Amino acid sequence: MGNPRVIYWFRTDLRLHDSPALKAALDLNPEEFWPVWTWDPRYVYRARVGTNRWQFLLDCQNDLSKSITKLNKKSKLFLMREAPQTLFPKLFKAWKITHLVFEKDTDAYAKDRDEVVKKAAEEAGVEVIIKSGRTLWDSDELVKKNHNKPTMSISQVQAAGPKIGKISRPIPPPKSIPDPGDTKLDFEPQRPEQNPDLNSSSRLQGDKSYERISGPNDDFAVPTLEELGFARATSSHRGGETIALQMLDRIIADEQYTATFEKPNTAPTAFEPQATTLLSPHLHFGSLSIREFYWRVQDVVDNYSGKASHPPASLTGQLLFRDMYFGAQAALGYSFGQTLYNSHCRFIPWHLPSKVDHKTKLVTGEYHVDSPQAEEWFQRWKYGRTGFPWIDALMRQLRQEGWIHHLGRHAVACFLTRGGCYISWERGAEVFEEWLIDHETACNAGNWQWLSCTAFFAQFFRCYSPIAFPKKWDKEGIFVKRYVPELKGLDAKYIYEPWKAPMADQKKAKVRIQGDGKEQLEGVYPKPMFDFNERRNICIEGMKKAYKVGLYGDDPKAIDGTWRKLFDDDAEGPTEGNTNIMVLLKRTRVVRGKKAVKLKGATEKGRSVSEAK
DNA sequence: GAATCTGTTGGATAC
DNA sequence: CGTATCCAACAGATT
Repeated sequence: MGNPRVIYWFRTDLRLHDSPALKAALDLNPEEFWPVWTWDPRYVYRARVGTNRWQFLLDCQNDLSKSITKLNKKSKLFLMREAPQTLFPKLFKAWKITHLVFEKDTDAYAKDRDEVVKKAAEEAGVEVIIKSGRTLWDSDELVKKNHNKPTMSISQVQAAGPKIGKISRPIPPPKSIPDPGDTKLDFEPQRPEQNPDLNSSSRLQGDKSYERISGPNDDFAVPTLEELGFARATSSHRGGETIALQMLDRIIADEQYTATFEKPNTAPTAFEPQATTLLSPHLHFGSLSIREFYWRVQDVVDNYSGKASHPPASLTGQLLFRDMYFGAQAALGYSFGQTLYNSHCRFIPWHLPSKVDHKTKLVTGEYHVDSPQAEEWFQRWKYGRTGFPWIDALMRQLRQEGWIHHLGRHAVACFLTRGGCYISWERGAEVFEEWLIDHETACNAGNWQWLSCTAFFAQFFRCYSPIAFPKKWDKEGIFVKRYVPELKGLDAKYIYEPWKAPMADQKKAKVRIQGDGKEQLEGVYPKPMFDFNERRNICIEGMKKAYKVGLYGDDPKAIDGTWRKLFDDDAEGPTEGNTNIMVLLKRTRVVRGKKAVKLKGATEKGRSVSEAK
């Protein structure tokens, strides 16, 4: 075919280095070549995207656009402010397009969207070329090699991945980029429905990004946060391929760090510098290629003279987990992001469960407030006012920086779900979705299911203490004092349990430990919202019961509500009232707020039930 | 099919 | 201060 006129559609691959799809597009020898990003109302309104993640995305787009212009000063990244489903059919005509090329995306919504675009291309006689590149292995292929089952353990990935083949070496960036064709557009843009807008609370003003398809200055420029209606970003982490490659260089230069990295041994309390690579947001936006990361690390490991670490704890092991979650999502689709209708997620009668539209089988974005107490705990967790400084510091760091260490995520996730509040993991996942700059649905949903012991992981008796766990990493409480400054003057021995500080110490530290944390008051830090050990025991009993009942999210009983009949005992309650919660509370003796001691009765009963089975 | 081992990242206690 | 052991006990992989 002569004179190809090609649109390259950038999506989750905001880079020039190692892009198999971009290479395929340029290999067509296009006569005219438009590097395009299309705004997606799903992302703008129907996904929770906080201002820090927007900033990171805009950074990536600006950097990429500059890099394209460096290769061809007539070209840039053309930002089209219309939904791809309605835009492309018009673009195909207007620009007489012959080829559309993009990187494969196995997110549930992306699959639906791309099907619509592919069909439109077919009708317009446009050839579509799709290349896999977001993960180490194509997620659909990974599932196939895993006997057509979702990848639910790392060993499955380690077995299935190599069956596909070796991870390819990165492709060098292009040396030149063809001219773009005419960019004149003579059609009216279609503006999407703006309601509901899940991000309305973080907008200072309404979103203006759909007012004109080519942007306010008619130049297809990358929008500003202002155009999107958002306030300034608060995070110090910035996006873009240039930065990502510099960060990778710095990591690789430290051979010992690169070759001996073991995730479980990295400190979640380190913040200057951080203990891990901070490359996850770059992998999400594609400002760094996963194969670039993999091979740069692997080459160091292969040449390392000392004792190198191994997957899954090593640096490359982290990438395997990402492929595992992508494989699970590719197989399970939308249901992977929720409990109900999810065949691989255990049903636990958490508080604040999601509302579900049974016609579409999808969560609606709202949830049932089955317990005012749980709702209060959820709000205090979200805004870092639980009265547990370790939890509060992490949640405040998350909100401010858009990033917390993986083990920090474990701590707050365990606390919200199976090890404290007994609140649905979906509530926590939504907060992470909004605030994390490295949020991607597969990894976020997967990690929340892991931590809540509803999939991937099941040892619910291993519970993170908000007091003991941080002590292992930061005895002085330096991390807490950074993000919870009202505790700055407090003696280290009380830093994780400030409610134990005598009045004299509180005075000396110029902080009062009082109140319920519903609002933030000057010089005041709240009392803990519950006795942790007491809650821990209640939750573990609840988990034991729920495991014994053994429902999964796609069980008719889980869907139609008849599960309640199976939960009428003394475990942490069904979502409509804790029928016999007092029985359990009586069995937990609280010794002057110091620690809870489980009495014999509880243990013996638990055992007799399991033996009876 | 049963028994045993292993699983990226727990906590408390003893030495 | 590091390491071993128990706690009470899940599920997937391996034998």
